[in-house]
Amino acid sequence: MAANSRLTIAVHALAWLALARRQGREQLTSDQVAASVNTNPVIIRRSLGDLRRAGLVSVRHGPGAGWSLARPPEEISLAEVYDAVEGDPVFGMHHTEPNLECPVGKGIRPALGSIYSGAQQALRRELGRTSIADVLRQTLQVS
Amino acid sequence: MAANSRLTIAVHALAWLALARRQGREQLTSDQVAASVNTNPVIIRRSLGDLRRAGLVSVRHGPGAGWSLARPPEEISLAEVYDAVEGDPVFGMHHTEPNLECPVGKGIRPALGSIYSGAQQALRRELGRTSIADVLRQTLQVS
DNA sequence: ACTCGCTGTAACCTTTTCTGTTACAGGAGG
DNA sequence: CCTCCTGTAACAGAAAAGGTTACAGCGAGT
Repeated sequence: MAANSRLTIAVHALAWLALARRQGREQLTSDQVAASVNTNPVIIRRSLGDLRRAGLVSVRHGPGAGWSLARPPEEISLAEVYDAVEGDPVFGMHHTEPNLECPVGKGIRPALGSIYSGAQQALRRELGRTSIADVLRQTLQVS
Repeated sequence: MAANSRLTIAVHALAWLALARRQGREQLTSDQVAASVNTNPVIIRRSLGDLRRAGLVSVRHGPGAGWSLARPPEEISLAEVYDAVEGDPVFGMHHTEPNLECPVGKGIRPALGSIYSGAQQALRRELGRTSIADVLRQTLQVS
């Protein structure tokens, strides 16, 4: 299980916030979100903290506090969520510097860099075609 | 450094094999490839082993043995290399099963599954636009 | 102004994965 | 048969992620 579940956690939390808002509950605490995702509240706070820094959710303190969407769910794309929670690029370079006396070792990193950048952009473009509202609709269709 | 360098290692090895072939050296040992990538020969054998199982390279045993491309470098796309060496999908699901009594927890996994599948296909499609010959050309342009 | 509930974050543990390394059995030309 | 290199198992070390506990800080309501 090398795979990254950060995007999954964040999208799940946002979809749950979107559904709660539709049901009239404007605020949700990290405990409530964690109960749906079935994980520790700190994991949710870390994830929602990334989303807050990206301007996708807002938070209220004090009693009756909690998290809410900063925008309508139709206007939050998965590409934005991806940017907010995903730090490292999909593909990495060599761990150790390649042999610079070899013509391949010398030039391959910039070459791969532009190729990987294009692939990453294609990934983001595809994610950008889906919004949190789309995810919620598909999620509720299943049941 | 969470990022995966497996694709980088494999593409580096293939580009080096392509250049060697152009220079008249048909076979390269894992030691020779490792010298350019600047890593351990076993890492190279593991990576080239994946590529052999995918039919992208062939190997000869005995003295004077080594690896060679099974096809012209123009006909090896990075999408095939990606499939050969990359096991896990880019995005993973929850580590623990979400709460199935919550409507979001119940339906989000199939919904995300189809979205992730589309994103993954977009990534492969973009990688499919580049061949090993393209990588080699761009690599040699740099120097 | 105080209190209480929840956020925000640091610190730490465990598990997993990856690279790197050593060691050795096996296959195939010469 | 002999030699060279492949193929793979086994293991160590490092890095990262999820999970857990603990606690300081903020702010609305009393």
